[in-house]
Amino acid sequence: MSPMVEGLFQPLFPTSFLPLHPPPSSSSSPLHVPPPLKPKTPNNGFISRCYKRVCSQSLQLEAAQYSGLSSASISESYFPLPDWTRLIQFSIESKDLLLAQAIHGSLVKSSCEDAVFVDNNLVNVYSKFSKMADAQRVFDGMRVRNTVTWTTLMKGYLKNGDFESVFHIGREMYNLGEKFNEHTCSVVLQACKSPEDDIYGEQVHAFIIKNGLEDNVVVATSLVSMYSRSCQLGNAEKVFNGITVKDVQCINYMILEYGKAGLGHKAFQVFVELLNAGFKPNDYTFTNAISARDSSVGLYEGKQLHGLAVKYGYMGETPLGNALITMYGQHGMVKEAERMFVEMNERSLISWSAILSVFVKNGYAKKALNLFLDILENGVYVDSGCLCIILDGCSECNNLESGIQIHGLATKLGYASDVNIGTALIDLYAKWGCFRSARVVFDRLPSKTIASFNAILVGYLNSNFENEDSMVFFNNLRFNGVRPDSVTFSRLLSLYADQACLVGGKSLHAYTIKMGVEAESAVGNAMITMYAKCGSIQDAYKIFSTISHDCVTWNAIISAYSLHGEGNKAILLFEHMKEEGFPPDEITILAVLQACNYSGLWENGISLFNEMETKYGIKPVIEHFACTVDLLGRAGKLSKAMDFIRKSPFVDSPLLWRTLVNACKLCGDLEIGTSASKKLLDLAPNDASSYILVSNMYAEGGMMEEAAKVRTAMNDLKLIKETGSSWIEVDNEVHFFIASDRDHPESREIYANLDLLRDEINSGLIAHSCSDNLICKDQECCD
DNA sequence: GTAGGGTTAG
Repeated sequence: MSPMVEGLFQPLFPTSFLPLHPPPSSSSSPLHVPPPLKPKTPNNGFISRCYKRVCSQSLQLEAAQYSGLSSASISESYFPLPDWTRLIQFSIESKDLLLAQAIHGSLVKSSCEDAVFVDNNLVNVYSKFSKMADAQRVFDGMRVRNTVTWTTLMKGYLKNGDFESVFHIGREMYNLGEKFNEHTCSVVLQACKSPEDDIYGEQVHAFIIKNGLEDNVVVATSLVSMYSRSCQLGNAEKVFNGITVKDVQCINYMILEYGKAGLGHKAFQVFVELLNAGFKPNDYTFTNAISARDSSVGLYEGKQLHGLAVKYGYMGETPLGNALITMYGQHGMVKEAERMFVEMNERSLISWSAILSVFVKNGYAKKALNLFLDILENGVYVDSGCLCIILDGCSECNNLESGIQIHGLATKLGYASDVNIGTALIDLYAKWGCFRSARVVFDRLPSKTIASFNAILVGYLNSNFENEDSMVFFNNLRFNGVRPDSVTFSRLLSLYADQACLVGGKSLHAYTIKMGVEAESAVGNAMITMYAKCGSIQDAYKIFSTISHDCVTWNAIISAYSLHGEGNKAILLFEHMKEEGFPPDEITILAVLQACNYSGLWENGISLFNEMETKYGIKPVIEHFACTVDLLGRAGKLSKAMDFIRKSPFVDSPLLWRTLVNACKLCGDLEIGTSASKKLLDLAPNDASSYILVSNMYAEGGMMEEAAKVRTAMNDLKLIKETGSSWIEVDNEVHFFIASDRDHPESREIYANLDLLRDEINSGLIAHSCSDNLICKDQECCD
């Protein structure tokens, strides 16, 4: 018999009186002389109160059998063994720890001989109540243990998230030569949570095969789960396909894993096979299948599953409703998602979170915020997941103020060190210009994930002056064992691109190859832009030609050629893009417009702008208008540009007028320039850069008096323009500079070289060089 | 005899 659990029943059973092991049977042992079962009322002690509770509930039959026990017989005698088990089981079912403890106390007193079986039950009961110290104490005190004892204890640690203990016990069990069975295997497999545990998982799999357990559907399901967790879906599939007698639960599991892996079509296929094999899907089957989607399994399949779930009568199940809300939300069907939510019988916090998420992801972040306030006012408990969603909502609609309040709420609710909340906060602060706050949250996070690193990178991207730091930061990340993912690389590549840091970009390129992420679309697309912005259009094209293309890839390469002033190639690529069946989006159009602009192809630009809506169904936004104004302006069509602005829906936007003034400055047209300047300063009276622009326009046109007047007006308003800066990387060192900067020790040589370059450009010595004969062979520029 | 494989949001 196990020792007494410390801290319990001290008044009743002082531990000092308790033998570590049951005393040898004596003539007086009640085991040999069972007390007579005469109907008597139990006393009013603690045990009998528990006993009464048992009587009053599901164990009435057994209770009747013992209803005659006196208080003395309860405390000093015994229940026949099966009934101890029933009592312990009952305490688990009724979630009654006190009852379990009382039974334990009573067992200690009764000193049963058949200890293993009863003690296994005690280990189980304490494990189930997450009292692992007590479970371990019972375990430690057992003289004899069997496979069930070990497995039960492991299961307890597993349920309490202590996977290391599971492995530790497993090793000890193995070293002692204790037999593993199918239960043991299943428990160890469940403890394999990270890829580092693969070795244990594989050892157990080998054991399973050796002992012919692979056809056990429970063991096989655990294997499927283990392999899925360690990203070995192929192995999971193999195990699943090898199960000769499948059941619905293992099929549900495979559907779930396919869904998690983003293989919705396979999940759907398994679902169809299940129906064809004559299985009756349960509510889990539907929940899993509806949650499993990918690009090839769309709304149609989702609706079919929804219809079938109605037919099978599972619509009352909350998780299924939650899955449907999310499914409709992911297809942008917000009304349908709302209908699912409204029609639910019962809503869990997940249901609220799901509908909040639908709103946030479909552009209704403000609606989500209002709903969230309702949730709080109604006293619904919110968890960290729900707070994350609403923080994303704040980020989505640039509502920093609410975000700060929710930060406060999260702290108050004890989620200050929650990594997901922290990441959502970093994202919010970094995106909306509070880099310092983002950094504070980041630094205070006790454990960081790659997502938190990726979120803080956005902060670095948004604040140029921190760029130098970000490289140090990235090295810290690399050397602190955090594995960068494709998001990390795409953001870092953008960072190098913005800094025009080719050396850094190249080393990052090498690193992506080493990590095997170079072919991922986000990485490849960012790489194209990095090479283009760092001056190497050849490398940009090389990347383009080796990766698979999506719309973003095309946009990246078109922008790359546009940036390099190769408008004709950009237009040609645009044609290729359409030929390959990629419909352009608004970024594509903008990139091509810019390409036309930089290459002086204003007529192509205008016709593209005119057919944006009619031919491609894309409504022009302000950036398209601004680009077109620039296009006309740089082509010297200033009155056309002015006319264009006046007819546009953005006639009162300073951006368009500023663009026109700049064009007037370049062309030296002070007449239109003056009228455009007037409009600009009316619309943006507090913007220093507008005054500078207008003043420069006059100065360059020789109207020094007007230029001075504008400067004075600006000074009177006490407007200060932030100095623009740029930088160049030479030999791994970044040099910052501003206009007319003479601080650099070699500034004399730098300016001399600049003059030389200027002369060469003017004399046409630096000719246009075509970098790429592949796409450009028919173009005049390459002739 | 006692111990075994899930569900939805982020």
